Amino acid sequence: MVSVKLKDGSERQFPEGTTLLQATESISKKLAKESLAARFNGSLTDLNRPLHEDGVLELLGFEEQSGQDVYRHSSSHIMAQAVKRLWPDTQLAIGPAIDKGFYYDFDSTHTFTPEDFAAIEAEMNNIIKADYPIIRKEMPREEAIRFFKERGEDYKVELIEDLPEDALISLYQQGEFVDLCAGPHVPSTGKIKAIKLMSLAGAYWRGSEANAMLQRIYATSFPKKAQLDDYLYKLEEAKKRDHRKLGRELGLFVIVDEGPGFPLFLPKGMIIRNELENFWRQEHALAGYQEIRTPIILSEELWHRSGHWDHYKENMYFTKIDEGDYAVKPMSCPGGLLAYKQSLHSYKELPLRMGEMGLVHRHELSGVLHGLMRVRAFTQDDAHIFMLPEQIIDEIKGVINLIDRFYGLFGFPYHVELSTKPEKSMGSDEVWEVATNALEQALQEKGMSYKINPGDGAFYGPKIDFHLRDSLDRTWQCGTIQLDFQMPERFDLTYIGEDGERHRPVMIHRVIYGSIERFIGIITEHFAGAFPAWLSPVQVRILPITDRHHDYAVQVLSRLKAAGLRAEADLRSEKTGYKIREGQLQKIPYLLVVGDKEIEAGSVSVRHRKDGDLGSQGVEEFIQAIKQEIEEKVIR
RNA sequence: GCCGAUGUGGCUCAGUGGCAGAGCAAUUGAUUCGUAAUCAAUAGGUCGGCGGUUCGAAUCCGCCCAUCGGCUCCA
Repeated sequence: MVSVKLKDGSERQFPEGTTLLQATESISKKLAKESLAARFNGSLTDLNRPLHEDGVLELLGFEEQSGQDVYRHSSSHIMAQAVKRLWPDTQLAIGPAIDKGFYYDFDSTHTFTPEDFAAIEAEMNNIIKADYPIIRKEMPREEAIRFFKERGEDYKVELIEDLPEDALISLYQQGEFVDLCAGPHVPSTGKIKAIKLMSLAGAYWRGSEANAMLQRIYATSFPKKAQLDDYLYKLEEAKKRDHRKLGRELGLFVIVDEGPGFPLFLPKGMIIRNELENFWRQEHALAGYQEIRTPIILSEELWHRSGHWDHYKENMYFTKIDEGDYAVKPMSCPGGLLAYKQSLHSYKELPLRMGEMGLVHRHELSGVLHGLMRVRAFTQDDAHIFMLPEQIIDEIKGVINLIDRFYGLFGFPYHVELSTKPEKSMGSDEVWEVATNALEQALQEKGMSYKINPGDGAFYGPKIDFHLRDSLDRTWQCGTIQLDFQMPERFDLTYIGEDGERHRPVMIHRVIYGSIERFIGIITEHFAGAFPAWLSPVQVRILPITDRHHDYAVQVLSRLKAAGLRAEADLRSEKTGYKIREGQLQKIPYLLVVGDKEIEAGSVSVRHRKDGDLGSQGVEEFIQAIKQEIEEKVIR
C-alpha cells in the first residue's frame, strides 16, 4: 500500500499500482472528472501515472494555469493526429500550449487553407469522441531516434538529437498517433470538449530565419462550449476597439497606401497628440528638464562615430545632399550629444536633463508594420541625462517616478524588464556589468520586481523596459531607461570636476510614452476611443431640439468656447435621437440637449456618454464641473 | 524580408466569364421633432496597379503594390 496525502491535509491508502486517476475517482467522481493533471510530490505528472511511492497529491483543473496548459497541449496533439489522418505525409514539428490556446507547426506538401479547418475540426471531434486513452511510453535515446526515423519525422529526430546523451525519451500515444513529448497530458482524448481552429501562419523552424518555413495552425480549446463562446465574443469586442478602425471612424489618424508605415494625423488626432505633448512638457519642466530639437538629417560621418553605422545601418535611411552623404536619424542621441558639446560644462550643472520630441525614421521590414503600433516614422519623447557617476542611481529612480506618474494617469498597470548585453554591442563586459548593476540597484531600491531579458539590451547599454498592460490584457513596451557609458566616450564628452580636471560624464537615454504614435494607438484601444475629457478632440456638443433653439445653442456654445472648452453645436434639422446617436458614436464626453425648458431656465440638459442623462444644470455649473474634470484629468 | 489570406464608391460588404450593386455616409428637398437611426430624391466606382488569356475579365493566369493574421525583428 502507498499513502497519498491530499491538499486538504487528509491522507488515504491505495494499493501500489493504482493510478492517480483511479485514486482520485475513489475520493470524488466529480473531482476526477474535473482534474486534468496532477502535481505529485511537487512534479507535474499525468493522471494515468501509477502510484509506487507515498506522496503529496495536488490535482490540477482548468482553473490552474498549469492545468490549462496541459489541456491545450493535449488539444494540440489531437489536432496533429487529425492532420496526420487527413494528410499522412505531413511531418510534425512542435505543438505547445500558448497564452489563450495552442498551435502546431507542420511541414506538409499540402498547403493549409481556412477551408481545411472544418475538416480538421471534424476529425478532431472524431478523435475526442473515440476517447483514446493517452498513454505515456519511455524509451532510450537511440531507440527513440530509430523510432521517429522510421516514421519519417525528421524534426522529431532533430529534437531528440539535441537532448542529452543519457536522456530517457518520453512519447505519448493516443490511438494510432504517437508524438515525442515531455508531457504531461490529460488521461484521454475525451477530456477535450470545445475546440476551434483560429488562424494560419508561417513560422520558421526553431524561430530562425535561416530555417525552413513551416505552416502553423493556431487553435484554442475549452472544457465548456460556453467558455469558448465567451472567448470568441471577447475577441470580437477587441476587434471593435482596434485603433486602426477607431482612428478612421473618429477621424484621428489614418495610414494611406501612399505612405506605408508613415501615419497621417488628422485634426482630431492632432488634438490628442498636442494634449499629450503639452502634459509632457509641463511635467518635464517640473522635473527639471530642458527641451531641445535636433535635426532629422545629419551627416553620415556622425553615425559612424556613434556606432549606428556598425550596429544599426540596416534600419536607417540614407540620402545625398550635394556631394555629401547624410542619414535620416533613427535615434536622437547623437544630436543630443552634439548639443551637450556646444559648451563647457561644470560638475555643478550636472545632472543635465535634455528632452527632445524627436521624429525618428527606421526602416522596418514591410511585414511588421501594424497601424500606429509599428511604423517607420515616429516621435520619441526622448531625453538624455548627462550626469556624474555618483548620480546614476538617483537619476534612474527619478525617471522611474516620472514614468509611474504618467502611466498611473491613464490607469495602466505595468511590469518591468531588465535587458542585458546583446551579442552585437559596444564596450567591455566590465562596463556593461557596472551599468547593469546600477539599473538593478535602482530597481531594488524602488522595491520593484522585474524580469530579466538576457541579451535584449541596446547596442550601447543595458535597459529597463516598461511594459504596460491595456484593458484587453495585452502588454506593450513603451517606456525605457538605458544607461550608456559608450556614447560619452565616443563623442569625448567632458565636464570640469571639482578638481579643475576634465572628466567623463555618464548618460541615460529614456522615453516615457515611448513613441507618441504607439502610445496614441494604445490609449485609443485602452479607452475604446472614449478618451478622458482632457484628451477628447471634442469635449462638448450642443444639440438644439429644433431650429428655434439654435440661437440659444449658439449662445451656450460661445460661453463654452470662451471657457476654453473644445465645443461644437449640431445645428442640422435632425431629430434629437439621431443627433444623440451620432454624438455617442463619436464618443463625445458630454452632449448638451437644449430646448424650450433649458431656454426658460437658462440651463443645459447634460448627457454623459457613459452615464447617460444627468438631468438639467446651469450653464456655469456645467462649465465648472467639466473644467475640473479636465484639470484633474479624470478618467470617466 | 518570409508564409498564408485579402484588395469592388468615403465606410461595411454582395457580385466566380456576358449592361458594376446594396446599406450607411454625402448632397438637395420636405419634416421642427426631448435622450442611440424621419421620409424622399440626387450624385458618387476606368472593381489596388501593370501585363496576359478570351469575341468578351471585377471574375481566369502572371508580376508588382498595399493591407490583414503570423514568423523574425522592435518604440
